Amino acid sequence: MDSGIKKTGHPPRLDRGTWIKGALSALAEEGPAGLRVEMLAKRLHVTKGSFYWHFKDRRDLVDAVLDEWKDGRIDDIRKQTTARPGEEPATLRHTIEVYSAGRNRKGLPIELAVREWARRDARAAAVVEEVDAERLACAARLFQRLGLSRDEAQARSVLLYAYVFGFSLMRCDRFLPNVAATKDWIAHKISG
Amino acid sequence: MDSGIKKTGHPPRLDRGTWIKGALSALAEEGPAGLRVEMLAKRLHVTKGSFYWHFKDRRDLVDAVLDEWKDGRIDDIRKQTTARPGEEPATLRHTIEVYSAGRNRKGLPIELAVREWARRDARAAAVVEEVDAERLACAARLFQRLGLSRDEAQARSVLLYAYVFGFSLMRCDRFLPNVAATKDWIAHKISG
DNA sequence: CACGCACCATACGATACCGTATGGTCATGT
DNA sequence: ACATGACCATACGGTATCGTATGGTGCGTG
Repeated sequence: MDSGIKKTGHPPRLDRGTWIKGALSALAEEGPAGLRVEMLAKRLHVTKGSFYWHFKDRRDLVDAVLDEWKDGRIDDIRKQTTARPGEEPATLRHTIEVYSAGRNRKGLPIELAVREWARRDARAAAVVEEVDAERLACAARLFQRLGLSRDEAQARSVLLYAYVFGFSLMRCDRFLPNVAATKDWIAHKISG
Repeated sequence: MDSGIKKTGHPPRLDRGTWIKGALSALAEEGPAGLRVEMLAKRLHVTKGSFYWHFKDRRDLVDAVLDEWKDGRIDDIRKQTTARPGEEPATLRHTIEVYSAGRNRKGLPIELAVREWARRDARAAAVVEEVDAERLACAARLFQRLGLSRDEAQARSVLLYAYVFGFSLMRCDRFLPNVAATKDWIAHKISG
């Protein structure tokens, strides 16, 4: 009863978290350019009067979005790469396919938006750097458990993620007759 | 009294090509959001009165930029992938390194900007699709000349370009002690 | 030399956005 | 009931952009 929002109330009644979630959704659909105050307010069916109550300014939201994304990614990475002994290959395959599946229909666009954003924003770049360092370290650990050298494990990890993100930027429909088979071949090439 | 720019005695006097070149430069530095009429006018030291003389509207410029980029890319691809017999490996290496070199200091940002743009613009997506089809076909031809099967040649070509573009989205500085060695390992893995 | 045209500047209205200021609404505590 | 504070709407000034309208400038040609 202390901080609970009554569901009987017709007026939306938002909080910081709701704004951040909405911002991430807009980020997925429109990229960094979608992070506009009045535009987000429309998506949430309020006005910016609400926004400037919960946030100091636009930068305040932007920083919160980056932090939220960073924490979520690092959590996911650690969960996805905790493989029981013997299951390292399957875990690597899963890591490759995570961004190809339909479940991350929002994750991949956000990922690309943040990386695009990081090319012109120092804070976004710092966040991407942290996430990449964590991802690569976790993936390299898996490769090393399979007996690979430290250098090869690192190189394969870089190739793995570069391929995953790079493939999402390409339009191979006119070129590839069998996309699934090609992806399988590549996944085997990288992880095996 | 002061009536214009007599300083050097040469009023700018632009044409469509100059505007398109300036637009590509802005695209490299600021992404698709940099394609603004008045902003481009400032870069060229004129006003938008000049722009709307050479172009019907902003879309007219945008279409011209996409066509210019498409033609330039396809020309480059064909020049880069015409290998004399026996030089296919070197040509493939060159294809991988082309976007890491300094000559393409503008090429890679434009490439990324167009692909980012293509995620929300159908015309940009169509152009990217054409360029990808041409690139992959040329690269696959090289692989096939080295004796690989059609399927493997296609798969390696996809991996090659996905890696090149994907790597440019990553920030590995905190993770890789020797970037050059890692790139070499990956290049060998893909082409050899 | 005068004229026309290519080329550009300036001024304008319209829209979208940021941030501030201020008033309104509703639930809750006393 | 009244006051308080959290939460939101509205109105405003300022800036940036698109596109149009219109006036100005220099060069070639008759």
